[in-house]
Amino acid sequence: MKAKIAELIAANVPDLSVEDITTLIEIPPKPELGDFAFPCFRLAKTMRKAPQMIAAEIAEKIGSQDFLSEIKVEGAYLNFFVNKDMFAKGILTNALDENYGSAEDGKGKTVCIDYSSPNVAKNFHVGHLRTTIIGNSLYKIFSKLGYHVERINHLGDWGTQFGKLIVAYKNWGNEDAVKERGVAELMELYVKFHEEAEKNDSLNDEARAWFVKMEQGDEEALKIWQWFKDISLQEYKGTYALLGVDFDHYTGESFYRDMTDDIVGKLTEAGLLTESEGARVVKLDEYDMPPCLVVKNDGSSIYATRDLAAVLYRKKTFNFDKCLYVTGQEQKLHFAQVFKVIELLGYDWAKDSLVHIPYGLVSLEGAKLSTRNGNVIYAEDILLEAVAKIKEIIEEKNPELPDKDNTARKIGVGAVLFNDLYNQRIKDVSFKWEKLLNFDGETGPYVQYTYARCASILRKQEDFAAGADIDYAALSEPETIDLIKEISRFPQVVKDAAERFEPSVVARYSVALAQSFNKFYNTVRVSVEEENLRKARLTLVYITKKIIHDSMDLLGIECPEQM
RNA sequence: GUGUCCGUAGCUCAGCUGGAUAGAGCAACGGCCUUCUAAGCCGUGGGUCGGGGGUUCGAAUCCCUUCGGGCACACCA
Repeated sequence: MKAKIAELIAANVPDLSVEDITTLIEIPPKPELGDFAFPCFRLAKTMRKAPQMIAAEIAEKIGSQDFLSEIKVEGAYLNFFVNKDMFAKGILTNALDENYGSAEDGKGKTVCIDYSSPNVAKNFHVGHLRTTIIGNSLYKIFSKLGYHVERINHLGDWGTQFGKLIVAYKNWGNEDAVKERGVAELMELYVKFHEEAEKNDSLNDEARAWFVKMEQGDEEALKIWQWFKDISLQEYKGTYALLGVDFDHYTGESFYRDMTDDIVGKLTEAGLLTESEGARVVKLDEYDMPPCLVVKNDGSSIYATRDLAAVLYRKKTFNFDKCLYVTGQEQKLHFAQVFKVIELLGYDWAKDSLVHIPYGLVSLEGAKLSTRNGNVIYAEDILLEAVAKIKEIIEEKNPELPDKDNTARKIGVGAVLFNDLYNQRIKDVSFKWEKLLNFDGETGPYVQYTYARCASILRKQEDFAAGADIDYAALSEPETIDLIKEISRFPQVVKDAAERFEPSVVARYSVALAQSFNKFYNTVRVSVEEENLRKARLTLVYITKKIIHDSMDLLGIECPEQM
């Protein structure tokens, strides 16, 4: 429909191509303004005429068209009213397609997404939740657009922190406590280390020495390290299962430990390394960045070394078109440095295929999250708390609901995910129980509730089969047209979300769609006597349900059929 | 100090590749369940888009400046 209008305008406007016009045409914000609008501002510039004049002229030239019921000039806009049946038919037949919203954009292309990546031996807290959820959603979005996605969990399982942990374990730990309490015990040992190291700085040297041993393949050190890692991973996998998140590769930092020599060799060969205070760095003054440290003064590697190695490994193994890094914004400089170094090694693809996807800091009731002073909330606790609260609400509102536990899980977990994905990634988040446990308005449960409503209507119409001949002309109320407009936006929404690496675009859309549907639901009755009308409205409900499902799925959220 | 991000209704935020009267939700108040799920819908109040300049026919949106806040700035990740 949009294309048809674009052609029509292009035929009467010599200065713009059909493609140009297609991008300019928009769906007006309010139903009374028309079904499609063409703003004449850009033309005004090239033609040096008032936009209102141009709009009037085009309207005059176009005249009457069978598929347009009216062309209206409003200010500098040309508003098109499409024949209602054609409008509905055009959009809804598209939307009935199984693959509505999918695209070929990414066909034959591979995207690597590096997300979640918790630090082994540390608890999985609210902060880690963000990268996990955002990364998972990006995976879904890119997959929908036809990309092949490699999901990589770049575990923080290598580095000096393990030296610290080994020292702490040897001094104050015991096997049984670790076995029994898992990560919580490791965490306490880590905290204990920092307390003691403040009094006795030599502990830090000891820790660094242990890490050097690890890098040199010391058996005892590696045995303890592997044990700690196994314990942590087991715990993380429980949280992932609850979240419905999965990975193709658990290749943490340790995976690249044998590749760091190679990267150092390459850098040396390229003449990029400079000696500085006993360490070796790549100077980046030219690019207004501080130097990137690659080899520490004790000869061991650092996270940048392993990230550099990982980039080359991934390029070689997956031949990605894009490699995304979902981490906190505080690591912005680090990734800028790493990407620049790769570029300086002569890999031109680094420039537009390596992308850091930062997100804002999570704080707790205004204070910074800190494992050291106990100002943390663990991811699993949040999820379970939300599920428990939902369970209460179900008992109160719908005690007869079948499969309550499973439904409560979908809604509770969904509420947490949705809450995290609803705002732009980059915004800092102040975690508040009160807000998280409110399920009215712009929330996951609201969208899910709308889905359940759709499901309920369809359940009561057993004879209905989507896709049959529909009398689209029957769909005419403003609320109905509004809903159809909202449905038509979905494919573009998915593309925008991918282009901006921004799941919130999809989350916002799902709420807008649900709002449109609820308005429709409250003004228009679906199960009416008249066959044609009922079928047409049921089709609309069917499509709405499907798109709500698909958009929630892009966020990694399940929709229960009843709630 | 340097860099970077953020600042829109009481609160949380959309809108930011310049365009129609700046929109939602929460909170407050008032309505709507003998017909498809009230976790819903409708209505009311609430705004110098942090301040000041500039570019433009047109600025919340772009540029400069200033204020407030977050984060980063090499041997942690």
